[in-house]
Amino acid sequence: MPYVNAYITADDKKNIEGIGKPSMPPRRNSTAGRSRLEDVARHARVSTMTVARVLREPHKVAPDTRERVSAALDATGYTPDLVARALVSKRSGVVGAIVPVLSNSLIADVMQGMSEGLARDQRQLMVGASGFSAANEETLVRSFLSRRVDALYLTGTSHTPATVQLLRAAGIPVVEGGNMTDDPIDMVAGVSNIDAAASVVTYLLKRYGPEIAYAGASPVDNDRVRDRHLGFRRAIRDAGVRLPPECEIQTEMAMASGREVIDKILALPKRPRALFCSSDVIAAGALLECQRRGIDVPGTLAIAGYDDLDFSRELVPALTSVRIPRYEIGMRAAELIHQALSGKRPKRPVQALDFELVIRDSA
Amino acid sequence: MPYVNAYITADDKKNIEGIGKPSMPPRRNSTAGRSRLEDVARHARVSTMTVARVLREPHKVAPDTRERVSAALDATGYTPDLVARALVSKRSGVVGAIVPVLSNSLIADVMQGMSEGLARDQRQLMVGASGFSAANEETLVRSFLSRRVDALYLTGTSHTPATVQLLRAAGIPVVEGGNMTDDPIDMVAGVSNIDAAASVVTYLLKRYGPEIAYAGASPVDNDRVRDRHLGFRRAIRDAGVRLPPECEIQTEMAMASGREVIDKILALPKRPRALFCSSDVIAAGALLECQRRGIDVPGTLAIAGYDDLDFSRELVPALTSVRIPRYEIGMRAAELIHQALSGKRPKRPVQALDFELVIRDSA
DNA sequence: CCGAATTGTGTTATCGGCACCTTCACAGGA
DNA sequence: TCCTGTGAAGGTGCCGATAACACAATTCGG
Repeated sequence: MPYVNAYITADDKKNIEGIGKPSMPPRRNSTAGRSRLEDVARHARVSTMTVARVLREPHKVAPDTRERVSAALDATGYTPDLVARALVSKRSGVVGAIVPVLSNSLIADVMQGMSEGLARDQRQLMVGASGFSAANEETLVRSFLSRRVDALYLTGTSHTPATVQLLRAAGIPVVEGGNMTDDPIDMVAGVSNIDAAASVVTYLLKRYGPEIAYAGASPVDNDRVRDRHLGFRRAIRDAGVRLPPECEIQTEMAMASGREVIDKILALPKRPRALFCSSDVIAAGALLECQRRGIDVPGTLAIAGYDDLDFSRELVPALTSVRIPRYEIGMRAAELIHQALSGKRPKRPVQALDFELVIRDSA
Repeated sequence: MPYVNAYITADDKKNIEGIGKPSMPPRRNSTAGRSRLEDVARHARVSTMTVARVLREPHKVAPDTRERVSAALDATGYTPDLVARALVSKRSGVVGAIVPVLSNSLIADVMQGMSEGLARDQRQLMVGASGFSAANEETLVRSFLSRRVDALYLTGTSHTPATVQLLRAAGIPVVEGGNMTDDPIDMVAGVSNIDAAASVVTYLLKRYGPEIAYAGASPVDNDRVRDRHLGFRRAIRDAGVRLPPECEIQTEMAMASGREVIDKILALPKRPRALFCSSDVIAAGALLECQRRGIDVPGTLAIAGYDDLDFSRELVPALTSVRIPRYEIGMRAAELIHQALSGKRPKRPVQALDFELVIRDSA
């Protein structure tokens, strides 16, 4: 043994510390066949550090050693333990995303984009569903922070004060997605729901006149829907139109709401010429209900939605809507996170993506 | 100092080991404001163990001490480090789910169910998108195993041999979801796509006769679609019908495929009376294309889909389909995982859920 | 041909919790 | 008075990996 260490060796220490202690069981081996760095090291007759280097910075290891270690890695079927790595390196490689529900086409597309964006840098996506509750969101934020996610994605821009405080204190990159705000927690990727909604409504007003109605889901803890409603109102106001409150219908975010919406519209004293819905889901429901009742769209009632879902262009008549770059929002969020974690604070941490008014046959 | 330890103390050890070593910097403090158990302990003037006890078994701590520790916990804003906990306890509390894509209504619903099911036991869901590639799936399995997930959910029942071997060796609970198989890796929650498809097709044959066609997405690395196709063929065979291969159309899984499908059907020498599609998405596309072309459904062509998506019942005519308990598949998967992780191997690790033939106006 | 720089590898101390064990104070029985 | 049991709190080592450093061997400049 040519190498002699001047310091006290591990064995010596064991003896010193082991005074009066019962001896350790030699090996626990609870996890079936899962080999550790040390097993590989023993197999290749090197230290654990050398194995770790082969895995993460192979150029720093001599070719023949590297060879031997690689063989040992194969032989033992080693799987690196990213939990341990995360503990010491303070980087988990996991990004959390908190969404209202996963079973929503818009959100699912955003998650798909994010998942792909994160995968490029070997990061994984952990998701939590808050069920449109800001309180649940807060709980999830706590949980994710405990899990030491490297960054967080939040849906929307309105959160409890405690959530905001937690995130500020945590000091990790945070992306709020799907909407715009002047005062982000950290970064934003989304479109202005107010502007987008206003643009449809302005179009409707110009083409069909001031007799217009709104149907939308509940805005509670949902700033996207709230802002679409605000956009509707802004466009109305800007056009100098005054509307009675019954022209603003609150309903469920479901296709089946179409019936209810059309019922209410037919019951209005002044029959609207046009209808703007906070989502294509509701708009499609209304359109199909009109079809069932033989109401001509857009002849009798023009209908426009929001979000340009897959089926919107296929409906007869095809639905007028606003295209939101759903997938891209997720991708941008991943990119912002990547930049932030790479040390470079993104130059433009507020990414306002473009929406597109898609005029089809229904309005 | 009343307390004297018979063993060599930490300080002594430092001195022994520290011979010739430069002294440590007193504190690193890289992570902003994140307090550790030790910080809380110092604040409350107790040991870390006492703090840990207050967190996990408070009854073992004297009330006044507990009080003091609680105050310290609040004051320091302590967040438990689940990464460290995972390392020592060998339980990460994370379950991985590998899906083809997130932006698919069926899958999104399953994930929603799973997410809710897991949340009940404080577990988190980590998702990965394989993009309908078994090779990517294998990569994701490796990655998730490295992250030490407690259990895994896989979409479908066909995987690479290496994937199966990895999972068997890992010894963690695995749920394959969304389809049925006789030979699961570990557990299954789903419906038999073969039986479900066969049931629709048998119905179509009975009602509309033997002139029938099939339109489906690519079955490559997608056993659900493959099995729906097999179900179609089984029903045909069982009815003693022989069909030319042109009656089986492969297309994209998108509404826009409707045009192509209808084109091909109209070009067939013997015009089919009924069409079965591997998904409501394709069926709806076909139905709407018929509407655009003025083809009567079901008068001229009856159309049935698979999976009973939200919009299917709203279409005019409403789409005949098979209802799959999407949300429940996810929930069941979570339950199976919960049972397996609680020590009790589930009695029925193969959960064959019921499908339901939903007959509406389109067929 | 010697000291300095470079390269390759080894050693140690954590990372933040928790399991396991020990110590201490004190109460109550012998 | 001594012993022992019990409840409350503290000490130690380790989970598996890595950063930081330490040292041996080799290369290289002058």
